[in-house]
Amino acid sequence: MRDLEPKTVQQRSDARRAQILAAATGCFREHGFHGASIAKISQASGMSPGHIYHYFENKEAIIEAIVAQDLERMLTLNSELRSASDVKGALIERTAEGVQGKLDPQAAGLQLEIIAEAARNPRVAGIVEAADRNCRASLAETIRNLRRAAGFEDTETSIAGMVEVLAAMFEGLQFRTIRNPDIDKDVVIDMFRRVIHNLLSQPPGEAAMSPTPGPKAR
Amino acid sequence: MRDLEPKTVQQRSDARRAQILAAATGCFREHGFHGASIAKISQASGMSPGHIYHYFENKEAIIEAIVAQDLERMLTLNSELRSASDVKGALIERTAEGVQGKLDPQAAGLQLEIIAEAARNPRVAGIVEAADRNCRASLAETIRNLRRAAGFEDTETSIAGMVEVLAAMFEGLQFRTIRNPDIDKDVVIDMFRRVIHNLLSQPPGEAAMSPTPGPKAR
DNA sequence: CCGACAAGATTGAGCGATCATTCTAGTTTG
DNA sequence: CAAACTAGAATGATCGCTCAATCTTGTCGG
Repeated sequence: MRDLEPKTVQQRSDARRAQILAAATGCFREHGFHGASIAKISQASGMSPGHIYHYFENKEAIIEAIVAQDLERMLTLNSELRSASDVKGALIERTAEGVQGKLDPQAAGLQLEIIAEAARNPRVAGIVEAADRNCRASLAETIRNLRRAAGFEDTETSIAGMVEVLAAMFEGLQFRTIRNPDIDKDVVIDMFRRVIHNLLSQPPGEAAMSPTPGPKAR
Repeated sequence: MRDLEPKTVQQRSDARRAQILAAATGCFREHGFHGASIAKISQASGMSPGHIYHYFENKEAIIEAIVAQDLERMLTLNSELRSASDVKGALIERTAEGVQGKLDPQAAGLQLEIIAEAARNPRVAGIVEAADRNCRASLAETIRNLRRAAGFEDTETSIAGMVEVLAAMFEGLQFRTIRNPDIDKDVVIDMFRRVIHNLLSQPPGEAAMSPTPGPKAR
């Protein structure tokens, strides 16, 4: 059928969807994906349970939409960093807000929920892995340029390793903020800056340091 | 062949409890804390649903027992490290198995589940936080001795920062192994060794590097 | 050595609540 | 007035959990 008032209808529908997603995000944060019921979500979004099924096929579709929405937000943040003029400066400077963001217990709770769900739900895992591939590629490109500008010649493997370490550090903070709510943000930011600086200024390594003198790992 | 039958009532009861916990661990890994039903757990443990309530007051008690069991295992691993003669060597050497362990998707899945539950369940949060305080204290003591032996004088704040960074790195790997199942373990181990070495050999810093005044990368 | 018996151990049907989802009937809108 | 929209009751499944009944085990009077 034709769109006689495409703007209005589309906008209304989009607004409803967003309304549901916002309410669902809160419920999922509070009770987890499986602990949050459609009844609770409908109550939080101020509409009837049946109505939610007008906009989402089922509960899993809501979960997937939230996961996709959250990861897309991450991707845009990522591309912002890439477009900075002084990339290394931006990286160091952004460390503070990156750490702050990951240490927010609310955000961390939802992230934990998403990754835990990805660990057992193949569809969610697919979404998460695709977004992560994208992020890794972007960060790898950033680091590659940075290192080349500093006169280093790295293998792709080595750059991938740096990407993983950086990612692990920041994502690990979301673990930390749950395990230790009294964490001292400032000293963590300071330590992160040093570690990141050292990591990115490190000469490309052969075998690096091996614990016991011997052949390096495969 | 037949198992040796436990003699005392206590042993039989303990065996039953362990049996339930083992089955529940598998179910929780597969479906999450809220997705795994008592019916599934009873089926996996080969006993009736009603019987489970002979050994655990309710479902949450099972969750708490698993959390406590898992964290206690971590604490013993931790104390093992402390008792090594060459602590720094042990730290670097143990990096490999530490990374390997955190990259196991099965173990990571359960960890994620536990922390996600801790983010919304105060009782579980209490268990997790207590265990983490213990771990942090142990690791801080190790690092303090290490740095003192190397002639550095650090503040307690600074040492706490190092502990948090180390913890975040390793725990972050449990995120990474879900987000990127094809992660290259060897290069990550190598990068971890360098980062840890640098972190522990770093001179104690005042303001370290500030973001805005532009010191060039040397 | 035996058979009665107390004391757990164990079962599984069943309870009310709640789950995700569907249906119907009423309202709004163009 | 027809079509889109909406609310909330209805549905059947499943949830955590209870409990009366049954089975196992070990003890002890005879």
